[in-house]
Amino acid sequence: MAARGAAQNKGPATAQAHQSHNHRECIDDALTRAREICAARDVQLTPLREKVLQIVWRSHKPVGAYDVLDELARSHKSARPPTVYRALDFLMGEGLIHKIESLNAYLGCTEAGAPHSGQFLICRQCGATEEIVDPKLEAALDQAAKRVHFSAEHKVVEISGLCARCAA
Amino acid sequence: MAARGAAQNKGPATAQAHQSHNHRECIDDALTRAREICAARDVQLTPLREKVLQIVWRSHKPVGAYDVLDELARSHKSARPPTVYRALDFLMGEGLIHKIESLNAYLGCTEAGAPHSGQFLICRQCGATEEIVDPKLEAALDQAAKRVHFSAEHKVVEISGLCARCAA
DNA sequence: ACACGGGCTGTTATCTTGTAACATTGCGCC
DNA sequence: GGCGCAATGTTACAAGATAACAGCCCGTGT
Repeated sequence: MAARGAAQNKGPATAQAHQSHNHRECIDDALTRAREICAARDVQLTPLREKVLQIVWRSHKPVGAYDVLDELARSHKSARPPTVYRALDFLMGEGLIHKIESLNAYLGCTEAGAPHSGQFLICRQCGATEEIVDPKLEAALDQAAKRVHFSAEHKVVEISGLCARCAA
Repeated sequence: MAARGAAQNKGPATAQAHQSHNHRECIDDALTRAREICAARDVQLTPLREKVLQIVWRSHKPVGAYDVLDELARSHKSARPPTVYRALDFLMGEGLIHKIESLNAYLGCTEAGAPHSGQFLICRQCGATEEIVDPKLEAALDQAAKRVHFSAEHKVVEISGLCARCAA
């Protein structure tokens, strides 16, 4: 794995995941949405938690907890691992971010609000990771579990390979 | 997580995963199959690697690398983390075991021989983990990737919840 | 016989990821 | 004012994984 503080993958830190886009808008939208959701649920999106959410949203690449920590520490000297993990746990609990299990890293959720497990396409080249919502895939997962009378609670679906840009 | 050396989940160490079965046969079958596969590919299933495979197969529960190490060390005093990880890497490379990403643990492959990513049902109660092969699910995954022109290489599918026995 | 080379294992040290446990702060409420 | 709770601070450590180099064994070519 990359050294602490270094980007996990090549490409600009402002990572333009799918195609060029105004990533500032992505972040703003995500933060606005998060504030709305937390207000509606009457849970506290504290400045610390919001800052962590912002850091996770810096790119469309999953970011490691210790990378978040390094970044957070720039503005928040008392930051320690538990600081970050608590914030990440909160954000996951509210469905605002996802953990990418195969990378031990975290990614902003593009479908925040509705509780869901998430399905991901992870480019091994550029690191960009896209969350997809595919009802057929969802149905196939449910069917597979049902077939053996397994009561599904959480589903991890992470497909790694090459994104359209990198394959070209 | 459980202390090193302790079982990750309750239940007997001889873990009878799905229903009661003669687990000795499972192990024997897996080892025999592994020997055949390695012989056919002209790669070396050394005593060390075979021992690690055997340990992973002790139950139908995913086993952590350090649990493997503890067990291995009983008969192999020089065992160290690299010893275990090298063996696990070899076994994964040959498709004889899988890594369960959401648990950072390893599980014997019941479909050894054909290269595949594996799809798993993980019981959070008893820990028993079943590998399933579901062509429809496989197709749904491929479709989902194809839809956005993503070139899939490795697929992680891990569904956690309650197995039929534990749900009852 | 012997040098070489590759594959496997030994060995030490370290890095990365994640938690336990207890202390402190701030704020609403009675 | 004191209580209780949620959030954060702080110290220490557990758990998972790898880097880097050393040594061994065995087959091959000369």
